[in-house]
Amino acid sequence: MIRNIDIDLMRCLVTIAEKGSFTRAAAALFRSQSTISSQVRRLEELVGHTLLQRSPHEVALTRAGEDFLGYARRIVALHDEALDVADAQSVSGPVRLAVMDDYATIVLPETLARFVRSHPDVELEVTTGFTRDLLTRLGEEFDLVLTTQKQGDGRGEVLRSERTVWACSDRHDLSREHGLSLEEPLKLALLSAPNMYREWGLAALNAAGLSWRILFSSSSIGAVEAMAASGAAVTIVKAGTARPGLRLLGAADGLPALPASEIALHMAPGRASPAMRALCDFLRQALTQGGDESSQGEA
Amino acid sequence: MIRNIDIDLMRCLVTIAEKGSFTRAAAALFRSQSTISSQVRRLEELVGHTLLQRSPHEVALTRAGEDFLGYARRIVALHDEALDVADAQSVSGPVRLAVMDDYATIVLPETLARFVRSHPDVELEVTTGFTRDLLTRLGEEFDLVLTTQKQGDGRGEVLRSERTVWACSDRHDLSREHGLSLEEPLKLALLSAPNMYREWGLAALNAAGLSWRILFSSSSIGAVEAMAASGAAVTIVKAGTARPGLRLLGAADGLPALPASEIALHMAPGRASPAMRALCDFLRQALTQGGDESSQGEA
DNA sequence: CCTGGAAATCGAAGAATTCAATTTTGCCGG
DNA sequence: CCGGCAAAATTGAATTCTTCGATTTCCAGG
Repeated sequence: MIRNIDIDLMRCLVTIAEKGSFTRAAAALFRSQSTISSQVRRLEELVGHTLLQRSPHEVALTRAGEDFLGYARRIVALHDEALDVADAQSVSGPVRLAVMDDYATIVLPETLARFVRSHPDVELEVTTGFTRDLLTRLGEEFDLVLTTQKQGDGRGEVLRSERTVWACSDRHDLSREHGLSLEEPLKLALLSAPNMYREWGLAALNAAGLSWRILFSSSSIGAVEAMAASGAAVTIVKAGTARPGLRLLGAADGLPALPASEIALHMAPGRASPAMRALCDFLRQALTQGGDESSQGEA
Repeated sequence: MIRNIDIDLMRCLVTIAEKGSFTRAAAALFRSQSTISSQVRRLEELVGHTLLQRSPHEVALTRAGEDFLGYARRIVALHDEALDVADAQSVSGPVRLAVMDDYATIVLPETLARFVRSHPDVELEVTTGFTRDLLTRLGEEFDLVLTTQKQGDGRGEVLRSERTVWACSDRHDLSREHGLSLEEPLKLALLSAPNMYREWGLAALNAAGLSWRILFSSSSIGAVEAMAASGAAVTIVKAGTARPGLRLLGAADGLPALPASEIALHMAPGRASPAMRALCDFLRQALTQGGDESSQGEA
């Protein structure tokens, strides 16, 4: 006859292996200890092997237990993923998201594509703009706003820290071509004012007593980065969003340090729709694990 | 709360998708139709979507059903594999297998390695030899014998058909170097007499009126094939076991056709031990699907 | 308008699961 | 050598789930 080993028995084994004890697994699964005990016995009967070597002090997996646990983990993970996918399909309605330029064009496209694929009934509208504009329209035009702000700003939910760094073309020599010789001013390509990074950069240069000259100014991040990548000027980028062709500059390159940035998610006050919550979860997961650069070394 | 969707519900969906009807799925799963119906209802409640579009004439998957079915299939497959692995671990005891030379050295090593890995408590003893010796010792020295025999022999359980073909080095030109010019005799490398392929080959050449000369004779398949691969002579191989370096010759090359071979499994009469049965199943699966050459064209 | 095949529904019987309480187990400190 | 203790096993009863046969509903085709 066909044996069907229920998911809860597998999950039971997986949880015991994680927690290292029947009692703690019971707590984690909101079951009594006796239930866990009998589930293990049932599982072992069905599998036909002792899976766990019990003693009052520790629970150890047997050989067969190791093997079966591998399958159980994969099965439980697939099961949970299947339910996530099913749940995602039932979320519907509009969400209006506003994102600052660089994330909208560099980091998020793929993530947002995955989101709309897995949430077929959500109508997602994305607007691109600058942090200071976007936040004022939160709650009216936008349900969710993703911004860059100075580390420690306090507003919104911080999803990720990013180092803010100077960058130039990876094919050119900084000191020779942009003159870090104190003789010639540093040539810069920056976003048009008013812009936070522009202000940080100029302030830092002034504080360090370096001379500079703005060679290129644009409201398009793409244009600014392309200019820097061409080797004509130095710019400022988030470490995590730098495109190929740009070399990130560290302290060794002689440029002043810049304040750290953080990526924050701002929700419209009031009741969040399921679609909003789903998008929040999605962004949180994508950005939180993605690449927190705050604790890493130079590139 | 954690939803655990039992394997039997998933298997139910998988079976319905296969059979295309609740009633047929019920029969396949040894359940009543009402049970299937309520399982589907429960599954749909847990998943939160209608999965099947029912009508008295056909059952169709919804979008959500398609998606979930993909997971269900994978989960059920993993589940069944896990049980297979667990079952394999409990098979124990000795098995004595005898295999003809070429399969023992070319086809089976990997298969047998997988077998012992998945059946850690089986003691497998493999003997290599020639078909005619091995069969006489079946039941005494051997529990299982794998042989090559002429197609249609009738003994044993046929696992696979193999074309029997002439072969020479893939870097040499047959007609020039081994003289298929009717002037010079065909140079041969064959297994030592008595050997079935040797007899087939010489008989076929004689029948075709071709002259031949045995250049090399050995009881080692490896030595014979190496000799052929070196370009010094032509030999006879099973199409499925030819090593790289050998070119299989077809009718176009001017050599006479050889009888087809079949690979057959012979079991010692009497009660088969679980270990024997496990090995039989394993060989059957490995060889049956492997590469039946009987219906394919020239190589 | 009936009919047939297929799914849904219903109610009852039975099986399986859960839990709290209790017992057993093996180790540790005194 | 002997409690004590923490953890797993067992027990038994209550509850919940599952299954099944019987019956009903549904729809397409004759």
